[in-house]
Amino acid sequence: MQEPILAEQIAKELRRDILRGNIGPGDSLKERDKAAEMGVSRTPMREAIRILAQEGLIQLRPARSPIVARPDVKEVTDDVEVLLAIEKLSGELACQRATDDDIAEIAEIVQQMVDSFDTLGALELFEIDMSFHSALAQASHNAQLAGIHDRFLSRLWRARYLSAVQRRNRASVIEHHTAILRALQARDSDAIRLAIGTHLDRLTDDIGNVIRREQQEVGSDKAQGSKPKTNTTAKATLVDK
Amino acid sequence: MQEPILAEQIAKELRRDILRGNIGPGDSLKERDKAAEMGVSRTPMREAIRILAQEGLIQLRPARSPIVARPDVKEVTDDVEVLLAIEKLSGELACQRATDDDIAEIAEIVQQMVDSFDTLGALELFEIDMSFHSALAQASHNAQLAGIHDRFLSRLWRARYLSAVQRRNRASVIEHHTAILRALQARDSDAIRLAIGTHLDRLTDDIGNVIRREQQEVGSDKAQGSKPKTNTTAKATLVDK
DNA sequence: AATCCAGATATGGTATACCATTTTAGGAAC
DNA sequence: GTTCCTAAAATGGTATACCATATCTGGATT
Repeated sequence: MQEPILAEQIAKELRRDILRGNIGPGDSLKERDKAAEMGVSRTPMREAIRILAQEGLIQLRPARSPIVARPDVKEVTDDVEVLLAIEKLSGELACQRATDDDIAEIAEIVQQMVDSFDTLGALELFEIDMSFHSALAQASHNAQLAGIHDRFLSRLWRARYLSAVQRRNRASVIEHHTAILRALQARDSDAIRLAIGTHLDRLTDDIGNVIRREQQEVGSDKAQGSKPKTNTTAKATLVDK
Repeated sequence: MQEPILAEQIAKELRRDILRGNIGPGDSLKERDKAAEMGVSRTPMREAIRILAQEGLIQLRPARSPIVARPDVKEVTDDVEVLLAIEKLSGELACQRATDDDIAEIAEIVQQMVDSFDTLGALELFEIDMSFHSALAQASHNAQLAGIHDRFLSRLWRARYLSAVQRRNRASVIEHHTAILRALQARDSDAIRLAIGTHLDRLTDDIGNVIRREQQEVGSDKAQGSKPKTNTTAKATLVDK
């Protein structure tokens, strides 16, 4: 029972389901049902929902069931805008403060992506992509910054993932990462801001497209009139004990 | 019950107590006792504590009572570093997107501070200062950005307040605010970044001094050898002026 | 006298019970 | 057939009870 807090595990589980799309935007998360479904009581479930709400994945409504957030284009664009600024600052600070070990670790991640580029699937490659950006934020040696960076990164996880899966040329990601790494190795603040800028700027359009398409689908779904009910997920997820 | 959630009210109350120094860093917040003290049950108190923890005001410890956070110099410096970047981005975006009404509102706040500069106390002036910065973030028309800005602002509330109270020349605040406003009216991104930079840069030192002094006091307390039991500390957490 | 173990106590984590409000559905009135 | 009212069900918010573990206290043993 001394495992890291039940609410945390539940939040992790739910986060996974939401980001992977198992739950889907618009679905309601009735704490009673969800709790029963996962075999826990309402208290930790409630806490987990609050955690996810604060991460932006779930939307709380007064006197209503919380629902999985359906970020609109503007919201996601705004997120990217903030992420860009955060990451540029991270890069700049990393140029000043990163240890040799930090840089080595980041180089390692880049190399890892190069090596496994042809053998791994989109999901795995994407995980590596994420770890690259996290490592960069860590290298800023500003814990607050790294924290907020992680938050926005996870908020954009789904959109970025959907965007990455359908990307035509995945090779450019490696190019960009390499450029960022080079700038860091040279400890050139201006260069790293530039490299990060070009890396993320293109993302804005891609993500915009993905969200727009999703919105469109929802629209047609609604026109269809049939609510998919989506609750088909389910059953004993964790806590088998 | 239609009232804004009990946990929110409790969080607000506690936040006030912490920021005003009524509770003081290092004090433990036993959810049972605190709940009884405020006449509520543990559940919403627990939730309130989580909210404050996530804001950085309270530090959660595994299997231990949460305690009021005692931010060290680096932590606060890091916060300022992030706040600076966030606010610069806010200003830049505001230059692009602020409506005339937005600008008018900000101008109004500046004017308000000018008018009441001699009649209001440090606390009231500081409230106006805060609202100026919040309004600027709002004018960016990026809700995510405004949200995170508020979060860091509130995290720095206490340090900034302590710093502001003891400032020698409060007039410079008005100068800076006016400069920022001018840049916004001219919709000059570069100028506003510069103005915000000079406004906040000086803050770093001031806040650093405040924190350092506080740390020192703690140090001498400890050197005294007598563990204050943390309940007796309720009164002067500096700010006794 | 110092150490260590056992019981007691305190405290956070979890489960359950209760309550207030909102939503919903069914039926009566028009 | 439509509308409106009322009662029941659903659901989030709150309170309380229970449990496990960590801390503390005191006494027995060496």
